[in-house]
Amino acid sequence: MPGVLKELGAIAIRFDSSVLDVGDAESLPDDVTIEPLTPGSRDGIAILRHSTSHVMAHAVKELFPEAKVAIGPSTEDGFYYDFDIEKPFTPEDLQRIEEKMKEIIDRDSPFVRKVLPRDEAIELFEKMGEPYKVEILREIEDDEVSIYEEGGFTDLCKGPHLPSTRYIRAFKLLSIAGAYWRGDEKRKMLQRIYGTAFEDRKKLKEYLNFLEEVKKRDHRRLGRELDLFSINEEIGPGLILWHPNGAIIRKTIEDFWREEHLRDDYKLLYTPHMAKLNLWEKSGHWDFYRENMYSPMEVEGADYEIKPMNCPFHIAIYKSALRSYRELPIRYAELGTVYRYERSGVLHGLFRVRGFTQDDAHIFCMEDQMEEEIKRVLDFTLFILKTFGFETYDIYLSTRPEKFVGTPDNWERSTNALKAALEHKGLAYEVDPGEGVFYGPKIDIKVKDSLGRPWQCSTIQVDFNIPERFDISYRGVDGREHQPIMIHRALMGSLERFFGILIEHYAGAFPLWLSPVQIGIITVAERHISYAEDVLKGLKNAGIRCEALFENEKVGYKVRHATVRKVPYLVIIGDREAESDKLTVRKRGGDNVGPYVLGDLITWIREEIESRSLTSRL
RNA sequence: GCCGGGGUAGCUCAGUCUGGUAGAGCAGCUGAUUCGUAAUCAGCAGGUCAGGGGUUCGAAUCCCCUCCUCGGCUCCA
Repeated sequence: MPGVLKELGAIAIRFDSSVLDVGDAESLPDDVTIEPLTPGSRDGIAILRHSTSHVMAHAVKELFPEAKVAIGPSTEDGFYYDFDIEKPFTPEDLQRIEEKMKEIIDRDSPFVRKVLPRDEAIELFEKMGEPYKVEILREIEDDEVSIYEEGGFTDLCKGPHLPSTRYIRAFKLLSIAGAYWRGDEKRKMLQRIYGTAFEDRKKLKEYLNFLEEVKKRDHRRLGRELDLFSINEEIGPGLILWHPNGAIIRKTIEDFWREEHLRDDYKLLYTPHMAKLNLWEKSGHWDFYRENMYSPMEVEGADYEIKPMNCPFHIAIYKSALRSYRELPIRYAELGTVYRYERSGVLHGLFRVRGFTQDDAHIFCMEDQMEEEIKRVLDFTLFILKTFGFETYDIYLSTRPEKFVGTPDNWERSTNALKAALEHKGLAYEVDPGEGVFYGPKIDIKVKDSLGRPWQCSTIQVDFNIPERFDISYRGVDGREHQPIMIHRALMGSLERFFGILIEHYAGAFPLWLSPVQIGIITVAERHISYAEDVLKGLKNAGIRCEALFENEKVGYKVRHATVRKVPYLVIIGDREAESDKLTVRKRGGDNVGPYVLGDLITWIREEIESRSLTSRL
């Protein structure tokens, strides 16, 4: 049997839903069905990468015998292995390790599985001087454990593994990083080496190209190149300066957002950036969220706090009048700027900042309105996301965590409402058990960008905590006081992060409606300026954002200037245009279209802008 | 916050190992050129070498501290 499997290119097998070594096929009865796993399959590639991590650990042990091995799993797109070593690895070490790995792969040593009693394994790894393995073993409850040996390198491992090292055909070590043992910041910092492996060279090359593409799209780099935003050391880390080009995009997003919220019967609010500390004590943030809040400032003897969230303000507006069931649902929305303390090491461009604007809303409704409201929010969210070009998502439903407020009954009813809304909309979702926030269950939507990367943006959360703490109510049909359900939601999450995602999604080449400069006008020679000025005036009067490139430079220079700024359309004006009174347009990407008369061009362009089209209409 | 890499002109980077008068390209300014789809030529200007302290006759360069930044860990909109 193993011979046949080998011919099929199997590196492991699946039998009865468990994944085993190819060698295990021999011990199985003849009449069972086994599925060969190739390195190209989902499980197969994980095995390939896991085995590669073993080979890397082997190489490290040969080069640095004093290094202690910790853990080395496969990951979403590669693998890593953690080592405890005095002197951290250098990039040169990485090269040496790669060389050594190639040597080990060429040795073609088989991966050999051995099963032994746990106590014996503990003794073995103690003798080998591997304290991390011993620590893991002491926590394993099974009486027997498996180890894998390959060319003299033994590792505690469940497996399965490749038949031999020679099966590793394409791998690369990528980076070095510090990582806490067991992810616990109170424990020792180990040295982690990241790498990846693929079934063949071509796939590896593709992945490395993908990494290059990711680098090219980095919003921090494009943010500078396209003059969208900056972060200034003197002003402070994690605080964003929106330059004119970024600000016009933000304004366009905000206008769209407000317009659609009004259409969907939200009421818009504005609230202050700070409030008395007492408010935050009452809301519970001072107890539960303090580590993300800044120190209070004193104003005439009272402590004030810059806001990390908008909810208490919205509550205050809700409470500013006696509410009737007739008013519900009340939907309050605000582009609310909040400030949260983030540890210095986690800040990252627009993705992780200390001051940001949430597209926040709070919906107050009766319990029997909840499901309908959630459906409505889901529709609204997907519409907004789609407008920006996000059409695929991962949706998660997070249920009750161990520590929670409210009653289990409340939790169940609202979790069911969230679930029912998702199912009614036919949206596929995954349940994240116990991942809800302490105050209520939630739906999270992660959008997939043009490179297939997921980003957490939208969140819809039921909140049992705040209505209780602020004792909000409405008068029901029965004339008595009832507590409304409060739903907290954000669609884009934060404008800063969402902007960063958009930059990377479009690689800086925004659709026309979002582009800071929509049309660049290029003159061939000085004598064309007066005609070009007429064209500019016409386009500007039609509300189109234009840039005049009339300076005394060659056309090629000006085309390049506009192209690197990713201007969607260029109108080039020379003798031909001036004489015919028509315009040709150079599209982003280089195609020429036209000739058009100015009036038509304005019509098409406005249509493309107003429909928020993601593709060119020309 | 932690581990490691880094900070030199607006931007990208050389110079640091081996201490001895701060350099290039792009961008900017000035002039020439009047030109048809990704860079015309020439000239000029531009720096407390992140900040502070120390070693030295002398520090961008060596040492210490602080800040910022990058890759991760932990955490997260």
